[in-house]
Amino acid sequence: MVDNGKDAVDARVESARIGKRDGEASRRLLLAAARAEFAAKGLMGARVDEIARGAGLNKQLVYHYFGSKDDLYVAVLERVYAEIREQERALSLGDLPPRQAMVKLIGFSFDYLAAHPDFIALLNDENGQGGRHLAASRRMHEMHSPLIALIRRTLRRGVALGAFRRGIDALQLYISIAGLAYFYFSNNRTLSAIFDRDLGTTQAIAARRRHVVDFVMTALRPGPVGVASASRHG
Amino acid sequence: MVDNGKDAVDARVESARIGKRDGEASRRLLLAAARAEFAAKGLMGARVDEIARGAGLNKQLVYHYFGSKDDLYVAVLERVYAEIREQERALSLGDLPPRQAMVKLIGFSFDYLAAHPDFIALLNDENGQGGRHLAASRRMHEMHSPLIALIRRTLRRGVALGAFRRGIDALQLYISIAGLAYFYFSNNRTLSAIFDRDLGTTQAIAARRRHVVDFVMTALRPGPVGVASASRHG
Amino acid sequence: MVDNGKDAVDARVESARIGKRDGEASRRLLLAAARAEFAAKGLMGARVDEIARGAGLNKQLVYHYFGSKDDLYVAVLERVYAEIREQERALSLGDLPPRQAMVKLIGFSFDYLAAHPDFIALLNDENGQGGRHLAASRRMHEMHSPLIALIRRTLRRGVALGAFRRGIDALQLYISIAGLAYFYFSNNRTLSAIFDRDLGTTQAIAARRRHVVDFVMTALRPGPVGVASASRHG
Amino acid sequence: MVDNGKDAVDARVESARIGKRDGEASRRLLLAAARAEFAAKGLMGARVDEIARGAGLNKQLVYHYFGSKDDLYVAVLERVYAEIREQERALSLGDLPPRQAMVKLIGFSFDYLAAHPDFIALLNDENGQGGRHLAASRRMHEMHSPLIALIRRTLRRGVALGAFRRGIDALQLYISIAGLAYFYFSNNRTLSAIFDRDLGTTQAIAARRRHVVDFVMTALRPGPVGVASASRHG
DNA sequence: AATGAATGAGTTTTCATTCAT
DNA sequence: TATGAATGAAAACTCATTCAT
Repeated sequence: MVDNGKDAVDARVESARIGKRDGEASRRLLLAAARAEFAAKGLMGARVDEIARGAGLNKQLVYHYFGSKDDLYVAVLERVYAEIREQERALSLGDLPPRQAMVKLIGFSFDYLAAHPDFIALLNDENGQGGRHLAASRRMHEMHSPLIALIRRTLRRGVALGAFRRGIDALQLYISIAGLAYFYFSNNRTLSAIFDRDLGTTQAIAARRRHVVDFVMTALRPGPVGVASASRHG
Repeated sequence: MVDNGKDAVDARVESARIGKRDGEASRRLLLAAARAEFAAKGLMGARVDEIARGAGLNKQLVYHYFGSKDDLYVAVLERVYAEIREQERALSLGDLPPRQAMVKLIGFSFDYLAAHPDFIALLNDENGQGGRHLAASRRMHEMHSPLIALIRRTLRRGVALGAFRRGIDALQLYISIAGLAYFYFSNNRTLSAIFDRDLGTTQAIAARRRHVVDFVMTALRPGPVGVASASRHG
Repeated sequence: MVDNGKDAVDARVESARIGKRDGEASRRLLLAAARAEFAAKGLMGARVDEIARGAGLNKQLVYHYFGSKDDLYVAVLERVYAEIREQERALSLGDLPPRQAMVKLIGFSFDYLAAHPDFIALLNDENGQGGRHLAASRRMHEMHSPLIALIRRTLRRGVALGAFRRGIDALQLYISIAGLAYFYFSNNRTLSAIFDRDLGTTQAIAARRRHVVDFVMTALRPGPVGVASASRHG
Repeated sequence: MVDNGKDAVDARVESARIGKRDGEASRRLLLAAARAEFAAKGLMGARVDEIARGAGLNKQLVYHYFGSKDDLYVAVLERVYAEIREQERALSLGDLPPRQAMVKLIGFSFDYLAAHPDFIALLNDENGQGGRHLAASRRMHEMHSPLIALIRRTLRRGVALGAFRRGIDALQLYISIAGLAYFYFSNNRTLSAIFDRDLGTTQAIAARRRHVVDFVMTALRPGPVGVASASRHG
């Protein structure tokens, strides 16, 4: 029930303005309502009735526009991935010096997750289902993020300038950057419960952000002598 | 449906051997079956019928012994947390030199998650529900892991010996170590789908393990010059 | 399963005639079937399945239209009270001489109960539950029978004419009139069993009716000398 | 849960005193608990588990001692009727002058119902089931209350003395006396709801008692001229 | 005499989906 | 395009009763 309001209202207002039945607006309304419902309750917990009500429309229209609850779920996942991809595209890290570019990327990843609990909730749910909807979705493969390429280039630039150490894999780094923020948010409730500390406050989140940026940047730093390989630790 | 076999069968065999009805054995059987079912399908997706069948018992005993599906779920969560706590206790990091201790801890965290997909699935599901079951469980607070204290001590020892840099918060470090492994496993399917690469193979997991150990150990390394604060990056 | 036939069939026939789906008709059918089932078996003994079958509809519509078994029960109670209130309104006792008016009222009360075993059964069941459904129903308070006022006026008129004795409370009288008939019908089975006599035959009922009218009218008669207070008896 | 305490405790204490397992005490405990449970929830609403718990005994003993839930219900009904019969026997109305005897009988009937809500609840429930348990119980027929004979004799004595009018049927009178009190108590909740007045207070009950005694005694009074037949009313 | 374990057969309720207009 | 009516299939949960000790 978070921030799908804007889209929904826009659609409705637009529909009213045109003064005729507007299928596209209904689609958007349903998609926004579905996103909120699926994020809040998961695929199994979500109720088609509730989605229709959230959109202010009839339940039958879900089937009219999307075919089934599952298909609607896939549509929501695709939408949500499309959004983050758009944002990532707008980062233009290529224009910045390597370390600055990296700090910006880490910050963006963290802030995006902080601002989009829906995204996390939907991903978690989908992973809980074995990722079968994403696997089925042809469009996901096409979407294959160009971010990895960007990270690879940035790493190379940094290594050349002596800003980063050698031997860091771009995909591993991406997963690490994401994981350091993602886990904090996705497991916020259980971590809070276990450690009896509220990790959801603004301060706690800000502290975590500092830690993550610091942690990654330190891990990328070139060492006094090379200490890159795990086999040497211990 | 993973590895609840041993306990379950033991209980049953024992029960048969004694030749009398054994409520405790039934409890264990149900708990094991529930764990597998909840991990595989989540709280909402799990079927009480299926749990009973998995335990080779009838459905009503779930209610007899646990009261409700929800209570059974809480029992499973408590069980699963108790198990990891036990293992953590057995680590005895205090006896090792700081860097060795840290490598051992990172390795253990990674390997435990690699070996217990059930644990991840259950946590994810519980977080999807807002952590309400754990929050309700009194026993969780008591279980408050002494691991943080251990990490704190290890960090101090390392700093004193010049092995680790200063200013690392033990809780943040714990979350980072966990997150670097957890995210890889919990989102394995969607990551595989997005990047069109199978991250579930033995090799991929081994590569990830190396990266994580290396990443953390490097991040802990004391720098040539102090670079601890995030504000200095860029 | 008594006499809900007419309404139900009418609704269904009408529905068929119009040739479209008629939610209102379905509601009526369910209400009629529920009334019969609840009267026959009580709230706890009634089966939602049976009600649906009795209405020729499927079970889920009970929930669609009424929300729950309990709510349906309340709807039936309200319906049944509304019916008797309507009939009472049509009595127009105000136009008759006091004694005639009273005889008519007694007769009506008796005959209504004789003709509506459902009503008695439903009331008994509701009282067995502590009257909680009626207490919860706001509409009951509003329905507060204007009959008491009518009885009060009739009593006054009778006293003024020397037809009735003084000091009779209208509410007490109403309860007495109702009780003399109600107990006979509500406990007909146990009374018959205890006294080994069939009190359900037409003759037995007619005899009871005569007794009741006679009994009440005699009790209202003005005495040769005032003998109104209980303390003087004996 | 009303006043079965004394019996229950007595039984238990007695059992302890003898210092051995006492089947008879268990029977009594179960019967008392069953009575409370059946009165509170009716046959269908009552739970065998609850009865056993109420008696502080194992559920299986219900079956051991009574065979089935239904049979236990019959046993409770018989017990309850036996109790009222005993009390009635102790009235010894034959020794009093007719009007005094009648007042005493009316008072007793009223007070007994006022003091035994369990009795009313059980009767109501049994009537709701069509009286099938009482009909099946042979012992009921034998118990056929000698009260009717007593009333008949009292009426005759009164008529002879000019204290009562002629033509009153003893059975009808008994039903009337019972009904005037019974209805007030059995329907207390719904009457209170409908008339928006609490008829359960001590004052309200006392007022009702006065009305009933007065009402019946007036109805029995010999008239100035005969007004016995209903056909003459109006 | 007494008990905990176990079960078969229901019961209410839910929900995605389709039908008729 | 839009909607209210209707349904099949399944879900959690209940409960009287029997079994084994």
